[in-house]
Amino acid sequence: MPNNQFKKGELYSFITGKASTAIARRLQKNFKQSGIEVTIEQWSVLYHLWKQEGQSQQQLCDATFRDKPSITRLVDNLEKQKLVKRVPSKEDRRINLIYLTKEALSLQEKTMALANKTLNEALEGVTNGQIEIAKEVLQKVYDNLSNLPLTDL
Amino acid sequence: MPNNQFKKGELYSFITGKASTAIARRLQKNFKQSGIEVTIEQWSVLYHLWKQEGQSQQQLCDATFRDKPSITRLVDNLEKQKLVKRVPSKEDRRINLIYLTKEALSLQEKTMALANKTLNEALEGVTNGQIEIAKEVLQKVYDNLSNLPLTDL
DNA sequence: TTTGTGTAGTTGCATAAACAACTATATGCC
DNA sequence: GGCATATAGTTGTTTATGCAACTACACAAA
Repeated sequence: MPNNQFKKGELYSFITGKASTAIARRLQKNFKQSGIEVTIEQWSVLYHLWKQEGQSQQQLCDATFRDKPSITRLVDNLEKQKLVKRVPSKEDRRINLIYLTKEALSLQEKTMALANKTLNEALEGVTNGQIEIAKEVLQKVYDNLSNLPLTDL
Repeated sequence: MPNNQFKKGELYSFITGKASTAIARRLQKNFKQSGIEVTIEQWSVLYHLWKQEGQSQQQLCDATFRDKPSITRLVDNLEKQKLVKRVPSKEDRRINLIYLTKEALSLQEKTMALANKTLNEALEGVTNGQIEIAKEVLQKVYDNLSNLPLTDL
């Protein structure tokens, strides 16, 4: 349906996602200024573990929209920094359950505050209604592309 | 202004940009299926060169929202693949002007068609009005974060 | 029990990003 | 001219991504 009305020059920012890059960079900078030595990617994993600890790596793949090798290495690095621990599942020996350390738990409040601050900076002057529509569009885009057999590969 | 109405659980997709990631992956896949051995990042540089050849690396930095090392290495790889050539500027010997080879010129039509196809897949079921608003939001986010002295670094 | 198939996770390789430190050239001011 | 400063580009290091190939375990069917 939305075919010829979408001009090529404007297509580009959709594909490259410069807005989300800018948010990520700002959040990273805000972390650094607060002395928090965690990358945005690592934080995005912690974010899901704060919501629910003890998830498998596969669950983290689904939650963070990453493939298995990416999660393996993010968990590697988080383990090096003593922020998470791999605990083998007793029911299924293939599975690692990922648990947070005290250090990681203590990061939650501060980093979530910084994330909210960053988002507020980013969304200044944008109305609730616009945000809702933007979210719907992004979700629809994601769904459109995920339903085809791409992510199965 | 948009402060407490933005729920944390929804914040996440904004920051991680999974929609734009999905578009990029789909476009990459469409390239590959057509036998085009160019990464999305390389393509995004070519895209700006098709619009105007002979840009400096710094201009490509600004156009593609990347830092200088990133462009140096993307141009390195594009040169290896014989898609672009560095030509030292005669007026300012610090500057490399980047020109396209015949191979790169011949890629334009096919890859732009694939990019449009990919976008149409992504935006199926999204109305023009929604797209306009989403673009405005993303542009506003980008502007909000770029106006502060971050990209200067 | 064996065999096949699917799932969870890891490793290797290539590409790319962010950041810092560096070289070379240009430019403006004394 | 000579010096300070800014700009264009490169290189090194760390982290992350995508893809392919691999190991280990689970489960079901013969």
